[in-house]
Amino acid sequence: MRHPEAMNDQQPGQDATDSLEPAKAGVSSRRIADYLRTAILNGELAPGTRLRQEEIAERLGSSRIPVREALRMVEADGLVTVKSYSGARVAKLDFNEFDTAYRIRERIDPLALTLSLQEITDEDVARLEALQTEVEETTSPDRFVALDRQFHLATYTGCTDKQLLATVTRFWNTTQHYRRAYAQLIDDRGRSIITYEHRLLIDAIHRRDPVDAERFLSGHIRRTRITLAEHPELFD
Amino acid sequence: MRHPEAMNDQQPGQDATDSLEPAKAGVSSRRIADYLRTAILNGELAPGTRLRQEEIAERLGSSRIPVREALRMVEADGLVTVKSYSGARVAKLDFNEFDTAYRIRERIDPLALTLSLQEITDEDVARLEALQTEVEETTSPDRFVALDRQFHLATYTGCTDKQLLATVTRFWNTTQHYRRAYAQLIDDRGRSIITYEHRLLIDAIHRRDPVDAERFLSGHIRRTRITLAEHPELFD
DNA sequence: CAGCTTGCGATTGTGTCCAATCGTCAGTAG
DNA sequence: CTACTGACGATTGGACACAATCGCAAGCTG
Repeated sequence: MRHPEAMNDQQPGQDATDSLEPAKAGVSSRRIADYLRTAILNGELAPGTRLRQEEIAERLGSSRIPVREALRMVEADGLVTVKSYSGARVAKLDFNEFDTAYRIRERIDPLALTLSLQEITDEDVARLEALQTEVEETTSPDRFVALDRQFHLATYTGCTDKQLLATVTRFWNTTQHYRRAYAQLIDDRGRSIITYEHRLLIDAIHRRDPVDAERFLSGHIRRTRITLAEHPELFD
Repeated sequence: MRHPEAMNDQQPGQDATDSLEPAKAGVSSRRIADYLRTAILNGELAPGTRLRQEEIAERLGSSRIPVREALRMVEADGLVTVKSYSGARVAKLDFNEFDTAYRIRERIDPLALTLSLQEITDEDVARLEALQTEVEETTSPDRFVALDRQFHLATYTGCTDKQLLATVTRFWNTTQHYRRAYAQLIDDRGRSIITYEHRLLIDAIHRRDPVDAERFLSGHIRRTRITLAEHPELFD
């Protein structure tokens, strides 16, 4: 399997070693951008948190210049918003933005999956099943979120298009906060629905059936959106 | 009508005054990014062109720092690629990337249109018809490309979601080069097909019919992709 | 002559200093 | 007491100087 852990928009050249820590090598601005992305996705930096350039620079042992470039990159990812002379803050999606992000995912994730089916190997499918077993067994909400994410991104292993993967990942990222919050309050019934849908999805992938795969996936994402929308307390 | 000319990812606050020139106000890095985007989309900077920081800085009367931030932003737009210690170049899409970009557009442009229909006014529709008349009347390929782009983006006037518009615009941008090249060799038959499809689209928008609007639009984009793919000479 | 090595020039990456701008909080007038 | 105003501090934006890295070409070696 290729890159199940492509959480960040890694540039070609460096592998996403399986760690949750940002890469240690390469140019500062990219390392800093990775650090920020990881911290935001992990929830260490909550939405709305102010990001002061000097503080980040000091913490990572560099000067403000690479930090500023990193902030521009992460801004383009939609994870922070930068206002002139006012500073950067961790981005916060309101309900409408959340809703639209999910509707976008309902359309492009299935495309990535269809393209992935053309290249996916039996080993990839076996890895998917193993991941899904882990998803089902874990009891930790944080670990569930991470594994669920790994599982879905792993279904796109066979998709080779950088732009599409970057776009798919982008909307996974901007909505990550809400999945994390939801995982804290999901019940057994919700878990079993997810399990059922994932198993259907794996089966369609195993059969290399793009129609079923797309149908199951878009339905899965749609139901997730609807379920999340039923919890208004997640949106301030 | 709101922002028919939203070619670049304008940040909130500054209006996209109808000019083709980048904005003159605001922070340097954004102005420079706008300049680069506009120059690339106009074809003044051909794919593969090397972008040296100092040259850009000198031309725009600033130092390299804001240029570097601008390059990071435009890199995130997919319009340039930056390699460490090696420099930035205007991005070039190969055939597969072109194909995928269009398939993405076939899925998300209709979504933007459907969301737009909920807010679009009769004045907006009238503006669309006027634009389409201009499209039909022009004989200049360059002007045709610009007007066709304006027309389509104008159909998304009612879509208020920034992320979606930014994503839609992104793929318009990365594929702009091929539309420009194709416009040079399009024939009357091609033009009349486009006219017909645009008129159908306007009618569906006028009726606020999301099903027809999406069907016509995705078909229009799909046929454009297929037509472009029939000209391998466009891809090196 | 081919292939490798090395050194130089060009270009990018980073650190430091100064200028521009924004938010806030006193202070004052109404 | 409220609303406005102005000045100050904090923070970001920009310019310059220097270090790090890469690509290429000249030169050496077999």
